[in-house]
Amino acid sequence: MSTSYSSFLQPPIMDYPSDPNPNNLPPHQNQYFHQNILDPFPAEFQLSDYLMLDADINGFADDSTTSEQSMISSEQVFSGGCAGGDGGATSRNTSSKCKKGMKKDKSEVGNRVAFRTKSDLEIMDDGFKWRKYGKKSVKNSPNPRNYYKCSSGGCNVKKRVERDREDSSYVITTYEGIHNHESPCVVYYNQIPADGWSLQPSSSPSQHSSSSS
DNA sequence: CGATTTTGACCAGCGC
DNA sequence: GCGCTGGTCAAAATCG
Repeated sequence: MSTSYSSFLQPPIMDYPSDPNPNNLPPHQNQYFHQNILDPFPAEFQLSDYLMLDADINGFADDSTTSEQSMISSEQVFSGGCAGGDGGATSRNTSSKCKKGMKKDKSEVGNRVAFRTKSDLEIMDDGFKWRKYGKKSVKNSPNPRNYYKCSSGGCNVKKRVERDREDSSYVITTYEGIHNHESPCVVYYNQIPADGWSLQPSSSPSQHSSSSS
């Protein structure tokens, strides 16, 4: 299950401007997210590699990229057409041509961003709510790959999470697509009362993890 | 009871 | 053409 609002993500979000995410990018693609979120990550959550796979947002990738970009950077950027057309993603009888669609439509360019993160937790809370829809063992990797979709209605952003085959202490998270809605965290930010937000420390780091199962 | 996860099956793309 | 592989579906199980 996905609890979306990890306590350790909340404080920096309060520093967001009024429109911190004009393009509805995933938080990891959002410069404000980067500027404000990275530092507060707890020790167990060490962002080590940031892999930009979309030319549109290379700008701020430079200062946050550290190394090893080559690891996934050769991946094709695709999705969009089929993923978007999939819509509800539950209608198997519609558009059968696209239902398994991500491998197709490579001509459609979408956003794809991958991260390599040192973390004990496979799920890092990025402010969006995700619903797991698949799990698959992949070749050349002892660790299964998990597939998630944004659980917001009409939003077709997907993410894949898998442990690094080389070093299982690292988690590789790949985002595909652009959210067509604001992050719930941003919504919260906009609703913050003028006198501030009374933050409470996280009682347990494991709380924000939804699916370490 | 609704939402989410699990899990096996299905399907399409790709390489040989 | 065939088999392998990765991505997705959807029913059942589980959880809150």
